[in-house]
Amino acid sequence: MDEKINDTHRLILERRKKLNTLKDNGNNYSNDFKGNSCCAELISMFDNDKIIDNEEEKFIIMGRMMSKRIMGRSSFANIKDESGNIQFYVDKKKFSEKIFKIFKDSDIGDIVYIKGFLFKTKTGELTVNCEDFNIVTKSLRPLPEKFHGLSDQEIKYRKRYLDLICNDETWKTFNERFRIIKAIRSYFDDKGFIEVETPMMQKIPGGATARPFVTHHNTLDMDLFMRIAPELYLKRLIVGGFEKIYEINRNFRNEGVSSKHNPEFTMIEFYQTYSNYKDMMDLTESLLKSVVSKIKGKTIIEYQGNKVDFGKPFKRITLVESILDFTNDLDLSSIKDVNNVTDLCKKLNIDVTKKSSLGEMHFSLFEKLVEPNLIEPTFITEYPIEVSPLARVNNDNPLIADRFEFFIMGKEIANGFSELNDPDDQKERFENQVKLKDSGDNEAMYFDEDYIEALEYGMPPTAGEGIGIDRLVMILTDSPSIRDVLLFPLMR
RNA sequence: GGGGCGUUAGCUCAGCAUGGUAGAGCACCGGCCUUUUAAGCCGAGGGUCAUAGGUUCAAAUCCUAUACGCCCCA
Repeated sequence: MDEKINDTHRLILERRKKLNTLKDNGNNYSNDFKGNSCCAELISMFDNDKIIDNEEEKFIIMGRMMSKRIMGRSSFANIKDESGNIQFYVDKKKFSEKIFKIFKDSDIGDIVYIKGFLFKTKTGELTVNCEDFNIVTKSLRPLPEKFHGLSDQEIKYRKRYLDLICNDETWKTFNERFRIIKAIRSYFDDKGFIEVETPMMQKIPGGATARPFVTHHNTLDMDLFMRIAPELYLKRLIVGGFEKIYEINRNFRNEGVSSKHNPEFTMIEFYQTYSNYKDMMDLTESLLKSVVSKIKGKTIIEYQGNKVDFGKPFKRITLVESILDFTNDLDLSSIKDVNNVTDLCKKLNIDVTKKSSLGEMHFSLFEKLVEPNLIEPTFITEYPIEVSPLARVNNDNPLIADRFEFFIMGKEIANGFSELNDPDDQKERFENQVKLKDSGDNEAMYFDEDYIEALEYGMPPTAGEGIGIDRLVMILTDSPSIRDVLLFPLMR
């Protein structure tokens, strides 16, 4: 054999040899082992005198062996399952030679079967006194080192299964992610919302300003877009008679990757008839308070060293007011003056073309000056109409939309508004978007004729909202990067 | 797109400013060991130093480019 024997090879060959021995003894990836308990259940019996040291009570645990300490006659090892981790003890004298050989040959990382009764060691640790042992699935590759574990960020993202095996923190984060989503679902379910599904592949991408991914249907010979938002389909359902709906699913946006952006991300969008954007703010506040107290068991949480208080009423402030809070260069009257606002934009290196409207500049100023500083949960209202092409125009001020966005820790978490249900107005807004698209804005919206037609049949007054689940999970799990809350983030 | 940092054993990391032919701990293999828990002690093996060029008698180390990643900025 002139095959290069390096460390990896050697370690794997060693384990393959052991696998072959198992197979020779008839244990060929057996699928017949069954447990009768789990680590957490055993740990919960810590103070149960009827169980501890009772040799008649046999427990069978299946899980991954995470450590092993052999000391001649006695050995200790740890087994980990979904519920937790427990130590087990092996007394060589109590095992047959054959079973002890299997134990001795077992490697950290193997999926094992243990059977025995509970006792406490002299240090007081609850331990399974093992009377039977077997390897259920041989692990052929060595796990990352036990003490430092796996800390290489890249490998954590690329080989998430290793991260999950090695890092309890990772496990907790994802466990929490899915509990958060469940809590959101049950909030809406309890309020009588119906969960629906709408197309992920769309002929015309809509519902947001973003570049879509393009794909192709072969037999129909048709290009399709991965959706950037479900919004226009959900509102078609409102036209169709649904009154309270939500959808939790993936959206795809063809833009940069950063600690806040992944090309596919999860949003909940929900719509409620006979409501306006103010009702949506109330709903959002109630939803988040409910989710936070349910998941965290408290109202003040910490994100990257900053305290966020979900207990008190969420702040509500208009976009223009919020800008004035963060600059001394403008006041209540000068902020309405195009020249003054343009000057400040230039001073702040904000890209302004001659076509930039006052509203667009306000929006840019907001993003630059205010957004990163919105630490506490905050609703921003009164968005410029030109950056809100699907939102209803305000009754008193035709320049603003009945819309809000919601921020925590400088991150945009939600966006909601009274829905534009005037088909003629919507048509004009689409036409404006198409103009933008034609002039090179590749994030501008497409004209969706069928959607206009749907509105022409009459959509009841409705308010709707989208909440970015990933960013919310980041905040609730104290995760610095969106990648930390996606099981399999996109990696080049 | 711009800048900074990183890539060395299966894993976690030293070594690099001042170039001299590869180190530690864990893991693994052999031995000892009856309550350990980062078990311990003795011994052995394991590396194309991200990739490709360049400088040099000599490159993990200096230079250039590329790839991948992380962070910051636009």
